[in-house]
Parts: sequence; structure tokens; C-alpha cells
Amino acid sequence: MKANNKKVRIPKQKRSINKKNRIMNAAIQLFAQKGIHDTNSKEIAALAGVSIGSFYSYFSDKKVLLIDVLERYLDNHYSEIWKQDSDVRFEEFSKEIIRYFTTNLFRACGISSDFHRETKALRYSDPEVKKLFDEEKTKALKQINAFLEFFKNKIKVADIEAAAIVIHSAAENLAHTTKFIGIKINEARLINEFTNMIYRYLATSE
Amino acid sequence: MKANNKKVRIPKQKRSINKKNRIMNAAIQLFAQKGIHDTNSKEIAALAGVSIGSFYSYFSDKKVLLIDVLERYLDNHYSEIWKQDSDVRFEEFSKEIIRYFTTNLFRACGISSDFHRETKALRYSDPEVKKLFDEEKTKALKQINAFLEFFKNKIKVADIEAAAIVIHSAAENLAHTTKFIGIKINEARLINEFTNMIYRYLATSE
Amino acid sequence: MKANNKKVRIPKQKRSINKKNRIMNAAIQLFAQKGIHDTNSKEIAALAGVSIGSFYSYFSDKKVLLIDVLERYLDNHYSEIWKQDSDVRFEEFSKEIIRYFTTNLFRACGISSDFHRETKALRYSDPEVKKLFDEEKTKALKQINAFLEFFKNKIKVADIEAAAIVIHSAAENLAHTTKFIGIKINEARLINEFTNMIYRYLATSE
Amino acid sequence: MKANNKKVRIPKQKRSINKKNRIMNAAIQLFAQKGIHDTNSKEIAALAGVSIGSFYSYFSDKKVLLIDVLERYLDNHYSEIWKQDSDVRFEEFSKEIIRYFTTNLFRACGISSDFHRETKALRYSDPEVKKLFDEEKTKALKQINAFLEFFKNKIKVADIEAAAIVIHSAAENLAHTTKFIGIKINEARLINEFTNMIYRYLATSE
DNA sequence: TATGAATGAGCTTTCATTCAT
DNA sequence: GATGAATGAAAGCTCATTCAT
Repeated sequence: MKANNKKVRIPKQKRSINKKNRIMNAAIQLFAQKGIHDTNSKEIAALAGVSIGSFYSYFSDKKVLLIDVLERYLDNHYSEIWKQDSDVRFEEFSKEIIRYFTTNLFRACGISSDFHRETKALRYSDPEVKKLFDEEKTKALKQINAFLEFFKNKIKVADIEAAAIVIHSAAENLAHTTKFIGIKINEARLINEFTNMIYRYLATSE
Repeated sequence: MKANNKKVRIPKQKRSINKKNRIMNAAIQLFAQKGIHDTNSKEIAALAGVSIGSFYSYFSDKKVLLIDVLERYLDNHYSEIWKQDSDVRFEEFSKEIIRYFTTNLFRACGISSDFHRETKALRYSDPEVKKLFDEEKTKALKQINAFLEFFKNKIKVADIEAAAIVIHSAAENLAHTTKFIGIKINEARLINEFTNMIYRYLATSE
Repeated sequence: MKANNKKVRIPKQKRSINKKNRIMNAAIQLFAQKGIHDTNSKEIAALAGVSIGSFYSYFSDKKVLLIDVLERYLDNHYSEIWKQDSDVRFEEFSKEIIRYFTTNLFRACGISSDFHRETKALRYSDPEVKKLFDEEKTKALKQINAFLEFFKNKIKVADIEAAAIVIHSAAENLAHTTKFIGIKINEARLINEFTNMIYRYLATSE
Repeated sequence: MKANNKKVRIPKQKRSINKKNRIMNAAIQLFAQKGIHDTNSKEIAALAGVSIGSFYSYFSDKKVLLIDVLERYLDNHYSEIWKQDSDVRFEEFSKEIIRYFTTNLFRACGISSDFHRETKALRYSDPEVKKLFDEEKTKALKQINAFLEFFKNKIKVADIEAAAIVIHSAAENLAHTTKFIGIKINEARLINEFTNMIYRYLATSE
């Protein structure tokens, strides 16, 4: 009948890290398949091959698990979007640079898209989930800002800060819509038109 | 939220329509305030001043209520976005037309934004909710398509279908981000840059 | 994942009052038999012939039930101790008056003694239970104080307030020890000696 | 708190005795602070700086620990109450002798009063705890009996056995009430009145 | 001997939905 | 039609105890 501040196991042994990972992977899988609200801790533990007691010794809370899992996912996601192949040159402002990152974004959103879709849902209703997404967004905005600043003299945008937000928002939603909700037309056509839009928006002349 | 095949009252009397409306309004209010998952049927009935038994004679299911309420909301929302003041001329393709509808969209998303945010969350995880949003999206895409077709010769877009999707997606997310999540900069700056982006994208020359 | 302030049914119908009573009686019985800590809500509900859902619509909490049950018990208990038969005269200070109330006390402590014993246990560790017992104690002390004041001139106690506490404490524990824990010797002998002790303590001469 | 027939380490090494002591001390501390029911084995082991495995090799059971701890405490407690300073003379029956032991009792109950209070609670609901308290009580009763026998001819009590119980019960509860529950008035006044009560009860004349 | 990860029965509580009145 | 008392499956979480290392 009283409150209690329980301790959570911090895994140091290999076996334990595996266990924690197994739980996280099971969670991702079930969250993606059945939705976050329809997945209960017992199921996750069962799929991970772990007792419910173990579950709660690694994650003080179902919510904590979600946050952990999401954090890990978003880190990966971010790297996937912004990774630069060594053979891509960024000196010149060109349609190809825009196409390159847009394609990257689409690909990244295609990885674990079910899980991403389910957690995105919570972005709008859960403050902690929102915070994680906001952090990723902030990082992405910085990247876009840096990009625009880098080509400052070769593009015609006056309000770079606002432009970054507009571009980010457009890109993000297009990729999410495509990957999470689905579109009737060919993905390549969308990437093409999006690339056109951004290029014309920024380029001093076509 | 189990399925069931029960008979649901179809209100014909004024009093009944009021009751049904009261329930729907109470639901919107609570969904917005506390979130959909944290609002239970008893609370809705209580706020509506209706017995829980009545509640279930109007809505066979909590889910049905949500769908009804969302349907009504989305209809209104759609009209708000696309309503045309009599003093606005649409003959010429101009920055002002784009700005006009963008502004409309932002305003519309500011109405019941809490409720919209909460239901948008479900778009990504609930098939029925998704369906309603998809229907509204289809209508919106038709409008944009028609708009682009109308100015076909005055703009330079080749793939109109793809362009409509890109534009819709960009506009929708910018408005939602602004109204549901919040942005650090002035809204006007965003509308301005968005208008620039779309205008430059479409205009044959600036 | 959120807090919630649920409503508790206030029974107005006869049937409901019976139900609430049935739950309370079942609780008393089980608390007495198995101890409070070893009785769970499901068992109480089952013995009362009530669903667990009903249980929680009458009592927001297991703890609330305990408090309710204890409150009702202590009220009864108090009346039992201090009830005055019409044929007993209280004008004269006498051994018989002391014996009369002592006997009453012993009898009262014999009613639901198992339940009393179990709750008494919590008096020492639970603030809310303590509060109820303290309230009853306060009432009892007032009675004893009034008694001593009434016979002020016929007894030789100087510090009446302290005397009341001492007498109350002695009487209470003797009855509890006898009824809850058990004694090796005859109860009558204890009542007799206790009566002697109090009488000699108070009487101006023997 | 299930029964089990496992082997329990009997510590012979100094280090082990220290370990066992550390566990017992940690238990006393936590039982006093948080209550017995709200203290779990992990916490005790942690505070003692001992692994949970060690804990269970010294105490087959959480319950066994409680009993051990309580036994040690009650032994000390008993000695504290009945210890006789060398400069106190017991030849004559006097108010001072009564005051002396009463004061001793109050002092003894002030030591580890939180722990005593918590365990006293269990006296009323746990048979094994009851047994320990009963043993201490038996010893105390013997002392009082011996005391009364010693002054047999100088006091006027007929039923010494009953008198011992009555006196013991009164003294015990007054001290417990004062130390565990608290009283509004000055402790000295209580000791004074209690001393008066016992003295007048026993003394042949005042 | 010592460790602490692992177990899982068991507890409290919620809430969508039903149905007798 | 209207009511709201009643239901009970199901969820989250705890903790005494075990046992492989």
C-alpha cells in the first residue's frame, strides 16, 4: 500500500546485455505488429523468452522500455538519413545533392517502418515520445540549416531558418506518408517532384 | 473495443439528436483534454449528462463514437480549408492564391487542434481512423489536382499527380507541426517561406 | 499510464446497501480469520458473493474498506463499553461502578475480538488506522475525565487529566490482553483485582 | 514467507558473525523506518552490504530474520527494564521503588521505540511473534510476582497472581502508549499518577 | 562460500460493455 | 426509452526465494 523506488538492473555481463536486447527486439517486433497499446508486458517477455520478473528488472516500466527502444531506433534512423557515401561530392549545389538526401530519407523510413509508424502516433499524444522526436528534429534542422548556410551564396533563400523548417517538414511527411500510409503512385515520381520543388525553391535560376 | 452486432438507436426526435450531439461534443472535449486512450466511456457520458446506458444505445461502441466524431470534425475541417471568400479571384496564378490557401489551412488546423492532434496519432495505428483521414486526403488531392490542372499552362509542372501529393504533404505537415507540436519561430515567416517554395516550384518564371 | 480519480458508488437502494454491507461483513470475517495482510480483495468479493468490479465500485480501495469497516466497528465498540443499564445508579462513588464498566469493557472486547486484534495491530503501523483508534481513545478519555470530575470531591486524585490516561491505558490493555492474547487465570479474578486497584487509587479511604 | 527446510549457515567465523549482525542491524533499522511489511529482503541485504544470496544463507526466511532480530531486541529490552542500579535499596516497600521501575520501563521503551512499535503490531497477528512477546511477558510477570511476594506482609493484595497481571498490563500499556503513540501531557505527570495508583493499590495505608 | 540474475505466482485495480428494472 | 449496478477479463507490477556460476 505504499510507493517504492525500485532498482533496475544495469546489465554488465554479455548474457544480460543479450537479454536486454532480446526484450527490446521483441518489443519492437510486437509494437510494429500489434501496435503499442495492444502489446502487453507479458507478451513481450514471452517473445523475448524471458520471465516477467526479468522484464521488470531491466525496465522499471513498460513506458521506459518504449522510450529506450525508440531512442535507439531514432539514433539509427538519424544516421541512416544523413550518412554520406564517400563517392558523393557536395561542393556544388545541384539537384543531385537534393535527390541524394531525399532518397536516403525514403530508404531510412523504409527500415522498421511499422515500428516508426506506431511510435510516430504517440508523438502527438505522449510528451516523452514527443521529446525524443523533437530532439531528432532539432538535429535534422541543424543539418539542413548548415546545408543552406554552406550554399548561402548559390541559393536565393532570405529566411534560412524558416526555409529549413519548411523543407524539413515537407521531406519528413512525404517520406512518412509514402512508407507508413502508402501512396498510389510510383515512389520515384514523388522523389523526382520533391527534388524539383526543393531545387527550384532554392536555385537562383534553373 | 470489441466488435458486436447490436441495434443502435437512430435518433429521429429532436431530443435524441441533442443527446447524441451532447455525447459527441463531450467526447471531443475529453479526447482533446485528456487524450483518447485516457478517456473512458463513463466520463464521456457524465460530461454529456447522459447515462452510460444511453451512451451505448447511441453508439454501439466507444470506437464507433470516435469514428463518428472524427468524421464530423474532418468534414468541417475540410470545408474550413477550402472555403473561398467571394472577394478572392482565382483567375490568375499568383503567390497570393497560394498564400491564401496556406493561411486558410493554418487557421483550420488551429481549430480544435488538440482534438485533431489526438486523432492524428491514431491515423498511424488504427485502420478505421486511417480510412477517414485517407478519404479527406483524397478529396484534398483532388482539389490540388484541379487547381494545378486549372493553371496547367501557366505553371511548369510535368507530373501533376505527383506534384499534388508533394504539395499536399508539405502543406499538411507544416500546418500540423506548427499547430500541434509548436515551432520556435514566427508563424508568418513559415507561411511566407512555404508560399515562396510552392510559388517558385510552380511558376514558369519569377 | 496516468492517474485517475474514480467515483465510488454511494448506495441508495436497499439492495445496494445490502451489497455494501455484505462486502463489509465478508471483510470483517476474513480479516479476523486470516489476518488483514493475508486477505485479498478477490477473496472478500467472493465471500460477499459479489464481483470484483462491484467491490471496487463500493470501495475505491482495499484500504478504504478497512477504514470503513473499522470505523463502524469502533463506533459500536464504544457504545458497548459505555452503555448504561437503566437499573444502575451512578450517584455514589463505589467499587460497583468501577466493576460495572470494567465488566462492560471486557464484554465489548469479546465481541469480534479477532477482528479487533487484527486491526489493533495496524494501529501501531498505519497512520489512518491510528487516527481512528486515537479518536475513540479521545472519546473514552473524555468519559473518564467526566467521571472523575463528577466524583471530584469524593476521590483524592489531584491530577485528573493524568489519572484518566493512566486508568484508561490500564483498563484497555487488560481487556485486550485477556481477549486477544489470552491469560492463564480466571477472567473474574482479573476484573476483581483491577477493580480493587482503581478503587483504592481513587477512594479517599477504604 | 513460505516455510522451507533448507540448511542455514551457522556462523563461526568472525567475519560471518559480523555479516549476520550487519543483516540484523539493517533489518532493525529498516523495519523501524519503513515498517516491516514495507521492507523487502533486497533492501535489507543492500543496506547490510551483503548479497541477497548471503542473506538467505544466514536466514532461511524473511520471517526467521524477524524472529531473530526481535528475540535479540526483547532480551535487551527486558534487561533494560529490570536492571537495578547498585545504589538503589529494595528492602523497604516504598513509592520510590515503584517510581524507579516505572521510570526504567519508560526509558527502555524509548530505545528503538519505532522498531518496538512495528513488532508490537505483529504480536496481535503473528503466532511466532506473539510467542516471543509472551515469553518476555512471562518473565516480567515472574519478576512482579517475586516483587509482590517479597513484600507480601507489607502490602494488602490477596490475589497476587492476578495483581501481577493487572499491574504488568497497566505499566506496559502506559509506557507503550507514551512512547509509540504519544500523549498530550507531560510524561512525568503520567509516571507520577501511575506510581500513585500502584502505591495506593498495594500499600496497607498511605 | 558468495553472488545476483532469474523466476512466476499472485496482487491490486480498471473499464468496456451488458441487462434487469 | 432510460438507467446505472454489475460483471470479469485483463493489465501492470512486486518480491520472496532459488540456483547456476
